[in-house]
Amino acid sequence: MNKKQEITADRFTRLCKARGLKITPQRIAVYEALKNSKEHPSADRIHKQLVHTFPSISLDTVNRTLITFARIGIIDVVEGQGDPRRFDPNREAHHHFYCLSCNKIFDFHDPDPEQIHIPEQITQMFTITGKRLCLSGYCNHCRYQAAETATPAN
Amino acid sequence: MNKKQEITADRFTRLCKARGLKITPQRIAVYEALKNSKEHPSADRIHKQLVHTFPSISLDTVNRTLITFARIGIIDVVEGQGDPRRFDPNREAHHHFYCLSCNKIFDFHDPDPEQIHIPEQITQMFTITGKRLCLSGYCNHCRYQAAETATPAN
DNA sequence: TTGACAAATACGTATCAATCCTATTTAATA
DNA sequence: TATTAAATAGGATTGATACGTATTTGTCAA
Repeated sequence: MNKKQEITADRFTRLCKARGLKITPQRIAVYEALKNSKEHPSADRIHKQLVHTFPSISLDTVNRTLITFARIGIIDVVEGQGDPRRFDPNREAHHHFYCLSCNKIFDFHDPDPEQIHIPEQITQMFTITGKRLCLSGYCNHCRYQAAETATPAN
Repeated sequence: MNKKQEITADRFTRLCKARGLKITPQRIAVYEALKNSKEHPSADRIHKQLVHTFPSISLDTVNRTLITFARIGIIDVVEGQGDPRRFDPNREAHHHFYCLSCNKIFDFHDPDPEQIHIPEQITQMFTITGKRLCLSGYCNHCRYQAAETATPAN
């Protein structure tokens, strides 16, 4: 169903070294934690999780590491609406649905991102590294409550 | 080129009243400032701009007002990558290119959002209120620098 | 295997965004 | 014009992220 673009430990090592990054226990732990996560977590969430098995790891390191990984392209930063930065280990082309109520992000694959037409004006003017359909609204769990909550003012 | 879905002052008033919102000088100022902006600004940016002509307006009010407007659907929150929340007065269906270097957001219209196929599984499972193609990468101005900057580690 | 060094980490601190609290003001309405 | 609920200002708080720095640690070459 969700055959992710798995990056093996070996490939992880090679990708890091190719970019001059040292292989540290922290980096391995952060990458593994993200890879095994299904919820597009924030740095803080990953840190909270890792601290159980890696008590000395600092939030700063987790955050820096994730940003570094995103920069060298082994993970992605996902689009949000002003909430804490979140990450995605799945670099296979896919799309997102973002729930405005619970902030969960759901993946889907159809349509094929390759097939989506981008005007030449855009492809010429920009170097495009990410292409994704971003849907927003209310997930099945939230949509009924949302109707009630979307009431008064302020 | 960019024929926005203009909301007249009159329509603005009606939309607010329909949702039980009072028409205050602050709300008018915030809405006008956003409508005249071309840069998908943050609350802070709008506030900094308004303070010149409306010295007593508070950041809290600007922020609250923008969020309120988004909730009643007269403006949009735009997707970002962990940066401060930003807003878009243009509710006409359109797409975004996000520059990872300078964080500018560029609009484009092709392809027609109505024509993009979303799997039924998704349309059934969620109430979709926003649909947008999100491109990211480097804008014309940044892409050459980016190649140089994307160097070492950390 | 070890020594040297640049890179990475931990952690305290600083900064900035966003929200909350509450006294005061104000738009709407009758 | 008086009433009232809603909205505002502005200070305080919280939370996310980045920074500064002393220390530790991979890496690589001798």
